[in-house]
Amino acid sequence: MKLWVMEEGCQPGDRLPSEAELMERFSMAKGTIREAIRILEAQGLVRSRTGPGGGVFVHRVSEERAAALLGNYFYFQHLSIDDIYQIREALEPEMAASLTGRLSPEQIGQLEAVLAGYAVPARTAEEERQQHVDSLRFHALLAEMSGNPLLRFLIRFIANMLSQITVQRRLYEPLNPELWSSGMAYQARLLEALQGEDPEEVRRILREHMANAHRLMRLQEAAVTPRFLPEDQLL
Amino acid sequence: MKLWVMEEGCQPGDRLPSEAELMERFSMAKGTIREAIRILEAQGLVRSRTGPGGGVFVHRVSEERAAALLGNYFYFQHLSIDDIYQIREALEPEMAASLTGRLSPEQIGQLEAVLAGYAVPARTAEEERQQHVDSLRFHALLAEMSGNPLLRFLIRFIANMLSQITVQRRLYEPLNPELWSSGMAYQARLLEALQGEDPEEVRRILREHMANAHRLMRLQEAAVTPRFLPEDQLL
DNA sequence: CCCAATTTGTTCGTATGTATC
DNA sequence: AGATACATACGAACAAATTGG
Repeated sequence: MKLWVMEEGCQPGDRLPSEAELMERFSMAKGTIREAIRILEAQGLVRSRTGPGGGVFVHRVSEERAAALLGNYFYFQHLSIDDIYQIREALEPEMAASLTGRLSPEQIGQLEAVLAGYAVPARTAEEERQQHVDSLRFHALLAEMSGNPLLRFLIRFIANMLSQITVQRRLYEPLNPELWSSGMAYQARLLEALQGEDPEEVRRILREHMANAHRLMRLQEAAVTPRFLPEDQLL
Repeated sequence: MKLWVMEEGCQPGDRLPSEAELMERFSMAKGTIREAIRILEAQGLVRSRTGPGGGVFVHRVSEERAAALLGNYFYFQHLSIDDIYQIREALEPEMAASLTGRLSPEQIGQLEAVLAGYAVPARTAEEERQQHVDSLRFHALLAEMSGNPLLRFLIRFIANMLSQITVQRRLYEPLNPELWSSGMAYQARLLEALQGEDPEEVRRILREHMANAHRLMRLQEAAVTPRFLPEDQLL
């Protein structure tokens, strides 16, 4: 079926033949056809709807699904904080530098809005957890503004993973307010520098920021085992 | 089913209940159960075998499958050579530097063996294509030696993608022997430096190497659209 | 608001293929 | 070589969801 769809040159939104037609075309029973459709659906390549005008439709794989499927792989690998931050330290400064002086006022506004969410020092562990997740959202948002789809995916994937880890393994305990606030200060300086014209300055700030966050996270926990999402959240 | 497996604390190799038992446990018909199994199988989380002693088994997602599933996502994104090399330039020097002075004699030998495969200048386009693929294998092999599973996966995934692209879009034409040989020279210097003790030297060599390869590839082609693998190769 | 048509979703019973003992 | 225990496939019927009249 996948081959047939590609030969046909189908685009996202195009409808595949109905189950009945597929049964004829491939000379197979309904159950078999449906299993094949499920396989494609699990990969995020098609979606199916019931009712008239319904059917199976070619679908561009969403970032969420791609991330979830890749997350399944790392569920079985043992990633340490060091592993993750080795990548962040390499990628994030590069991404930010490439955005220097290229952000629109609206984009700057969006970033400022996220920053404002954790301007006040956290008093409870719950607040601090939320602030850490927000601070990862800052990076995800920045990545979204990058023109590079590969870079964008990688940074958002890694940020999501860290976010899950932080919540599930309670890495936000014990409280460490002065270190988190220093992280926020980095992001504020970064936002300033992004509106300037010096990519090297941006790179340096983010490099320091990452090194700082790395040191902090390493103190909280060494080993890390992410969980994969249940099926309903994966849809 | 996924939830049940996790609650049960199943490990790779563990057997799930037979279809008949699953039908009972979830009060569903065979067809429905089988569709569910197909979904898990497509994600690479289980494998099923026929015959006595057969059944459905928990399986660690393989790197190949994870890469293929992620490749589906980028099939719909338009990645340029610039996009890919922005990542390579950030990641590869970092990876190599972290390996400085940590490679065993056997590992050095393996890398030398790959290098030897393209010691002679290519005379035909076919030879040059093969050399380029081999040179990407050098990077994949190096990544395999990294202790960081995330870094390893990313570099190998990107190398595979580039390899596919080079073959499918014939980026190895027209012939450019002097530039390819300079690439080989970089790798030889790199191998030397890796046995030393100076990570900065390693980093610098690889950074130059990437910049050089980037410039070359950009000349060959700007836009890039990878293909995803047919189902049988994905298994 | 309901009815009818269309399409996927689910069930049951049965038969076949395949690997192990 | 044959029995057994599995997954795999088929076919007919019914249920649920969605759309348009």
